[in-house]
Amino acid sequence: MNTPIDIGRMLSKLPLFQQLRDSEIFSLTAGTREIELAKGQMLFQKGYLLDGFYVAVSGQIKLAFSSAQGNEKVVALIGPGQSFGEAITFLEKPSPVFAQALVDSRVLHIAKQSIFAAINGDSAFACRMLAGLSMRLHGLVQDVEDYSLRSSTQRVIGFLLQLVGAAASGATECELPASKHVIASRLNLTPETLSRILHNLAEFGLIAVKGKKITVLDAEQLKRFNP
Amino acid sequence: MNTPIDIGRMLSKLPLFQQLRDSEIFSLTAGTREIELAKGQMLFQKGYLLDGFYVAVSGQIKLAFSSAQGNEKVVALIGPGQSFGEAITFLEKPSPVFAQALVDSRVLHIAKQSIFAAINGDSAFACRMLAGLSMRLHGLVQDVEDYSLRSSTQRVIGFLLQLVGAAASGATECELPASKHVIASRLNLTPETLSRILHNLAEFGLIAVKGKKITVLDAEQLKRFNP
DNA sequence: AAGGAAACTTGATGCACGTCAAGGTCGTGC
DNA sequence: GCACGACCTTGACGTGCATCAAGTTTCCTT
Repeated sequence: MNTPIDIGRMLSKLPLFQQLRDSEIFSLTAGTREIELAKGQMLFQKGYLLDGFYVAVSGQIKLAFSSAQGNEKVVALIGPGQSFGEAITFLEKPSPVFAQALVDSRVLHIAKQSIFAAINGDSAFACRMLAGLSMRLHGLVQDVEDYSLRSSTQRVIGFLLQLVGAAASGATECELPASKHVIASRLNLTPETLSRILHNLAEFGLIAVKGKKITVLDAEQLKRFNP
Repeated sequence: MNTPIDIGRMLSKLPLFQQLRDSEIFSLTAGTREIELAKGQMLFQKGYLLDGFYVAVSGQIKLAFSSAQGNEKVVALIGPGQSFGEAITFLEKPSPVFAQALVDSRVLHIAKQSIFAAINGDSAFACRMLAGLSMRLHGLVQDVEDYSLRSSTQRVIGFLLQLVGAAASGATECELPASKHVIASRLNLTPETLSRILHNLAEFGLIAVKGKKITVLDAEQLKRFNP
């Protein structure tokens, strides 16, 4: 069984809470509960109202929406240490996305009122929340830019480069953080198209694909690659 | 010439600042300056660092980015009372978009330090900033959803319905808030396509177009219209 | 190890939307 | 009033990516 002490320790490791005093962490702990999710399990549906936000501890969560025709679009992939749901918590509006565990996962739920208390007690915490939301916004604007004025190949390349980090121009191996189906959706394309693009890039000698392992052979050239 | 008193009055009318005390408004005023923009004038370029954010007082500002190939994409249209640039102010990152006046406009620039002071003095203000950013995020998620799983016709319909508001099913006239070129870009399509779609909807008897004036003849049927 | 279901690949085909090019319409200045 | 330019419309055409339909591989189950 997990004790409140565990939760306190986990909270204090999160970027968002790292600089809080022990007493503040303690009061946050009171409003926090741990949730275990099995692979494929829904955390919340589209349209739900949240009374607090979440932080992933382990596993992987996908945020997505699905259209009337049943096809779904992945908006974000959440890994350990990342939070989600802040915006709708503050807005008190129904969530535009649903959250589902891609693998067995553990998340923390932090009650809205605990957050408000922390904001009241510590304006630096408020600033950190603001910075967190700003980063999220920044990322979404980036997504919109990608979707609207880059080709599918360019989006895949951007994704790969981000995956290997700002590494040097040598060969770098990395592993896809999820199934190709999920990655494709995140990049706003079909699995078929992603498959073809990867095949293509491999043909040009820019990358090597072996299952989920992808080796970027020449980052510089990949950056410059223009279909 | 505009005196500080004018600025104070304008600030206190903005949603973001409405509940601040007079003394707080006064200290914000000190960090605020007014900027006049001629039609077509740039407020800031893509890549700029902002030392504060903006609030439109009159006129209309477009936020957009442009690709290497020169075509540009409108992310948001800012009208009087709306603020923009908060996120990059908090993040201290280069702006992913540029801001340009579509008509002669006046905006206020509120210095970062004044905002931080206000957050420190009033946690309710911090919450309002958080809510503001959350709303922005919500809107962007909505945009991403529209772009990725709705057809161009559906996007235009959504735009028109939003324009006439949640009005009853009768005929409602409204005016496009900008040139069709700008609207098209905001909806992520070319002017040609927008033109064709409007023509199409008119042919089906759902709307009537006369220059910038558009009359939604049957909102209910328009909602249900499926190409 | 064998079987089966996911996940992935590959090819053939289609269509929504962009692109290019040629008018048309409106407003604005001389 | 006329002429010029900005904005918009209309048509013909091209294409990037989705869709549909088989395979093939991977991996999980028993």
